[in-house]
Amino acid sequence: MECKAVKGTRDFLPLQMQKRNYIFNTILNVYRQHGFLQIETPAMENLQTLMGKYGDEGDKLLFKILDSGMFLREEKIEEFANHIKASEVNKATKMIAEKGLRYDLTVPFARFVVNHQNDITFPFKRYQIQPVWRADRPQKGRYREFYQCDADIIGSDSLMNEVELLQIISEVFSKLKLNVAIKLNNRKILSAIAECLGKKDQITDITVAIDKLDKIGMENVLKELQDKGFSVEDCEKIKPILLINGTNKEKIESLAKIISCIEVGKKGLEELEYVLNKANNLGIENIDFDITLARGLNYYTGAIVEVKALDVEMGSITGGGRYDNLTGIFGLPNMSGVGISFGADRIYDCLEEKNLFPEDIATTTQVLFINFGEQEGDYCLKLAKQLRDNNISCEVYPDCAKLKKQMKYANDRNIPFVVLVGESEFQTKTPQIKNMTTGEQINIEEKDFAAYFLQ
RNA sequence: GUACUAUUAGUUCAGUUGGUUAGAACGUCGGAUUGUGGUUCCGAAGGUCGUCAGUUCGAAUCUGACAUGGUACCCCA
Repeated sequence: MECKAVKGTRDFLPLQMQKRNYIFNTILNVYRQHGFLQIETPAMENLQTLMGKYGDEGDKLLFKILDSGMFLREEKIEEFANHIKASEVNKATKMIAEKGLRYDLTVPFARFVVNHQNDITFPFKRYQIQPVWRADRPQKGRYREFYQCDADIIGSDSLMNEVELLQIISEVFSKLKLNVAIKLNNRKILSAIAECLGKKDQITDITVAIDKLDKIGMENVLKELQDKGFSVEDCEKIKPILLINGTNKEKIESLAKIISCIEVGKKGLEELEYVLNKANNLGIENIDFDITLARGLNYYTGAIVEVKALDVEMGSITGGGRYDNLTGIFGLPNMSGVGISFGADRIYDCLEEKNLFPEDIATTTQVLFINFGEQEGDYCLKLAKQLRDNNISCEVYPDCAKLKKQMKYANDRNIPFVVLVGESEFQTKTPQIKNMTTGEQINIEEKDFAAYFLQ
């Protein structure tokens, strides 16, 4: 029988879970320190909720859930077949699937806010750590099931929120000891550039193309724009914008000369400058204004941010931005929000590559009691309770197995201390403690037992 | 959707122009050592060589199709 995990999904061994929880705990502790509240939403949403929020390509990457029961009535079979023949996959799937697995946590959150608007207090700061699913071809740093760790502030258009999220990003990666570059841009600036060219409605084409500047170079970006119907003159106008470099301040000044004549451009630059200044005042230095940062999600309207690990071949490990009207689609207009999302699985891969997990990550149980028989075992159970009452995790080996086997168990489990209570220790009530790292062994009075582990 | 690459023991891999009974390391289990793990020594178990078809006296090895994994493009972020 074929039995393995679905393509692009993975099992996690206990050691991997320790490492994953280290990441999750680091992130959620920072979130909590900033006053964010946890929520969860279901793995599946109505397709109606998900479709059309991530662009055409995004719709293709949605996992759809086949309706239960007799999902295709006889009289509908021909209609269904016709859609298939015409390659109208969307129309065909609509007939047999009404649910899908969530693609990210932001869109379900928007639905959540609309549904529960009377139960939450705005500005609402929520965090959410849950898996999402994308029917992508897996490759390095790309999975079909992966965890996002989102934090959003909705119901406030203050730029202080952007600053706080940058602070969170900075705190998390400093705690994880991962060197990163934070890239910042603003959708309003990109809109202004499009408007400058008189191509307001082609902003997506522009952003998709210039986003690739790093990867494919200036020549190919311009070529791609021309393929999309931009003229040589348009390209000549874009070129100097893409060539702008220097410090953040210099870049803002250079760009201001070109786009501040456009209202939205001026606004975008002001926002960007404000956020950069406030972040710098908080000691966050590693933020770069990156004109080519676009991010594909269509719902962003203001700040956009992306984080990449330095010296690791890996796509973005954190992303986010401001969306002014995401809840509007679900019937609650004028609700601005801004959020970020840490990609836990990619962060895991970076930490693994850089060897940045703490050394004691494999240690879970602190103390193992060796089992020498029934009466010694009973005595160990009492000692174990004493340790647990002192918040020390420990376990008693369940069988009176060979000592070698029990010791090996402690060793394999990375348990730092072993307690041996054989016949003589039992008689004298002086448990023997062995330090598995140094090999040292000492006998200790029962009354001093728990205290030994508390130093 | 396109391309490249791989698939042999639990894992990582070797396997000569196609030629007898397919090997190693690590891991597992047992023993040396019935109160001491991690080191050492000895031993054992473990494989339908991804599947199907073809070429051949003979296929892990050559050919084809399919399946699965990985990588890159597209795309996503």
